[in-house]
Amino acid sequence: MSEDDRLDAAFSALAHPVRRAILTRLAEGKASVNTLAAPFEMSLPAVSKHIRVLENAGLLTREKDAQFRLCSLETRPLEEIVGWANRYRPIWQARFDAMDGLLDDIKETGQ
Amino acid sequence: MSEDDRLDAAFSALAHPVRRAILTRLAEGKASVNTLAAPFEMSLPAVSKHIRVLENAGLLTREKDAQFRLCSLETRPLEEIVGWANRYRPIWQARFDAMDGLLDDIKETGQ
DNA sequence: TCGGAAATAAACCATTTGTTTAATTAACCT
DNA sequence: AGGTTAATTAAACAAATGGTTTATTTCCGA
Repeated sequence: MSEDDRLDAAFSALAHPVRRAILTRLAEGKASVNTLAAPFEMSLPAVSKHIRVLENAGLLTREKDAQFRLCSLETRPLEEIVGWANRYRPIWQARFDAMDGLLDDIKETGQ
Repeated sequence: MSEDDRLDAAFSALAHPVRRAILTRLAEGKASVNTLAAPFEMSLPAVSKHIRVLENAGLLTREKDAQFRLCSLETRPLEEIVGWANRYRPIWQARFDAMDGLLDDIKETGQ
């Protein structure tokens, strides 16, 4: 799978509040599907599908433990996204610097 | 619009290779819709729609210049995404550190 | 003022996404 | 073995997405 494909998968997996909330929960540690589903008003199959989407994007792995499927957070795709976004950092930094310069001007001229 | 809504919009706008390519092009500077559309095999209206999606996500602004609409990159949503993803940095950092420790062990014990 | 280029709007179609309910598989526990 | 719990699969469906073609608007330039 190309980087482009991985970014597609990661970005679209993250483009849903329920899926982001699942990742937030997983930041605290492994959890079963039912545990992950509990906070939501959705049906279990719906959550199960969201989990599948996260898994396909590499943001989550599943481990079988008796009747449970323990889910773990995988951060690699997040690193990849940050890496991608950071290519634009010079631009937003430039803007910030410009604003900074403006503030300096205001200080110097007293308006 | 809540942070969650903004993240929804930004992540799903970025979940398409054509839209990411448009942003890449805009990193070089302002461009008209036709200029942005040129590299793609799609119809112009299709590209126009992608631009609209980016605009709605706040990743792009349009400025009227005679018969042209000049598009500019806006980085604020990218900063917000990086900010969001960095909440997970302790986790991937921990992993990295663990691996690093492992490498140290290998060095020390000579295997 | 007319012809042409830039861009959007409108109408439409195919595919994907997000959800539900119902059925199924698999493992535990007594 | 039988019953319960965990989870996935299947089937159905509405809404959103990504694309097309055609029509319309708006502005420049000869």
